[in-house]
Amino acid sequence: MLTLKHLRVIEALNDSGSLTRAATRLHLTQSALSHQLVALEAHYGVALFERSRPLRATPAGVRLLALAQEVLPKMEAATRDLTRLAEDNQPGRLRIAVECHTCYDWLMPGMDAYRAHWPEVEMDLVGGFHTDPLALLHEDKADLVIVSETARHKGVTFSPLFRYEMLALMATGHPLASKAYLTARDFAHDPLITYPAPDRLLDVVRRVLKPAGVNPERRLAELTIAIVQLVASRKGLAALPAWAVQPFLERGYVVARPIGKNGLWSGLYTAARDSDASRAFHRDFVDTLREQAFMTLPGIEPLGA
Amino acid sequence: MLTLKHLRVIEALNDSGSLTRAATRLHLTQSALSHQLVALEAHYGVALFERSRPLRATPAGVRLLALAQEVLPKMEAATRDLTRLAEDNQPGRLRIAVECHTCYDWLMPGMDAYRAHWPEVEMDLVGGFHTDPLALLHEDKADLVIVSETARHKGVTFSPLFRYEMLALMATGHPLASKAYLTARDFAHDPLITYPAPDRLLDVVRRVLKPAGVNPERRLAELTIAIVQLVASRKGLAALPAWAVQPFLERGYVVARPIGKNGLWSGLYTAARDSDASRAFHRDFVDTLREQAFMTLPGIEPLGA
DNA sequence: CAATTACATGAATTTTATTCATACATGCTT
DNA sequence: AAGCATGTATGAATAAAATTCATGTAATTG
Repeated sequence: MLTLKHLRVIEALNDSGSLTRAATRLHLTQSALSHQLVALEAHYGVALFERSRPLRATPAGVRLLALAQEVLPKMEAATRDLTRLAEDNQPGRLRIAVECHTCYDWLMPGMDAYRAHWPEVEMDLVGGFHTDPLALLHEDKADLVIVSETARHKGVTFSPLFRYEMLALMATGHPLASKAYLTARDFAHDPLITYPAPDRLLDVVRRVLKPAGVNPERRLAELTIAIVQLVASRKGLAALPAWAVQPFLERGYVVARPIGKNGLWSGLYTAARDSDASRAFHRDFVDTLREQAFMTLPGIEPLGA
Repeated sequence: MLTLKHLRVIEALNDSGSLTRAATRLHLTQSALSHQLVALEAHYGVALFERSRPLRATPAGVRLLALAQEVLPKMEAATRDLTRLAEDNQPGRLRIAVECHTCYDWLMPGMDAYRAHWPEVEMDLVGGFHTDPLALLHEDKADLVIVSETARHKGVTFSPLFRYEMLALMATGHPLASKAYLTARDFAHDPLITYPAPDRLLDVVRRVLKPAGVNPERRLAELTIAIVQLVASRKGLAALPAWAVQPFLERGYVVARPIGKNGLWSGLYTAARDSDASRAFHRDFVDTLREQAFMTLPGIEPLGA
């Protein structure tokens, strides 16, 4: 009666603290999870979670959580071994190209985690920034690129990683801090501090400022910490991923506000040649990246196909 | 895609060496198992068993077997803990009464295995033999009795353990050893050596000799080894469970033959008061007994409800 | 080389899981 | 306190998956 599916549900419930969030994470409806949980609890005659917010595991829930943490990794390791036994053991190679500056924050831990499972796969980072990263796939200069848009493209498979919110950053006590969220024209009067990247890759510019015809003075900085520093010293505004600025917000260095009423959300995807994307070591890399991101980055959300 | 069910199937296949036997052991049809195995192998693109007789695990099969042996005990331990958390922790008691002499052979190891899982359950053997063991349940002198027949009985739950073959034992070189199997009249001319138990409990007498009106001279012995000794010294014939005589046959001390064309098969069951039989520690005792028996006794078969 | 035994397979059936459409509960805002 | 917003529960409908049934096919044995 107790199945692996149940263990995954329990893990997701504990991580996310809510049926609804756990459901989206597992690509199921809230209803499905509710049925499952109720059925499991009824079968053993024991409550697994207190229906509080957030959900809290009972002793029985904790017991199953421990089981899940023991058993699920073993299952995954075994299926990996199985796919390895199945494939013609030609070793894999992953030359990875990255479009966005902040991506290194989570890419490095992801690559480390992956290396533990697939030591035989040779990983490389393709240096520099590129005008057309997808071309790298066709030119066989990269095997996997991380991009912020999915355009159907012959011979290329895209896989969603996650979506995240871009927040507007300003100095503490900045007049705009009194607003609940910023709009395009709020950016008109302060310099905008960005990475040295083409506008095409700067979501605020491309999706908010340019459509509104707002074109503030610009200032460049290479590193996230440098951008935050400049904002804190009242040199201008910036827009950065929520996860990247989280630590600075907690220490009160700067203030962040959503961009637009519903916030400005961006997605990240991997792209790979079809022939590579279907291979197990490739798929597992994407899965590992996604999992690692959800474990370490606060405030990110699942991203549908 | 890989589920616990698959792991159980793979374990059963490896133990039994055949889809058909594994299927009966799992209370499924051969067809169901074939579908499962084929689907699993197709999904990972790898063979798990060579279709030889007996079935032999491939490297991939061995890998999953290792997984099963790691994971399944953990699952069982967790469900036990769950039922313990569920029940009002009144400690259980198991006073066990046994009808058949040879039962101690497998009962003791079974009790040992059970003690490891349920240390808090107090186990006792109710000594001596009893004319009506079921009465012990009503008189509250025993909590579980092991019997060879199931009669519906108000307030008593029977659970099947296994079935086994009774073999006729004779000295090496005995004239009857030339027959493929023995019939009732073959017993007429030699003394019959039995345990000191009422005829009702001696399956050969009750189900073969008495119906045929055959009534040989009798001789008694307390211990299995003593019975075998007497048979070997040409003092008479005996009928004992196949599993009990297996070691003596292997060493050539005596010879065994089936009784009747299809053999003489007996079943064993547990009986307990309904109120007890539904409790987790009780059900788990019966499961442990059954499992232990199948692990240690050669030639026994599953027994339907 | 039958006869037997065991595995595979397609279609039908049963069982189980999931969704859909709501109802119900809880907390927050005005 | 009424009205939203958010989150969980539930019954019925639907979809998906597992199992059986009824065979066919392959391997094994006397």
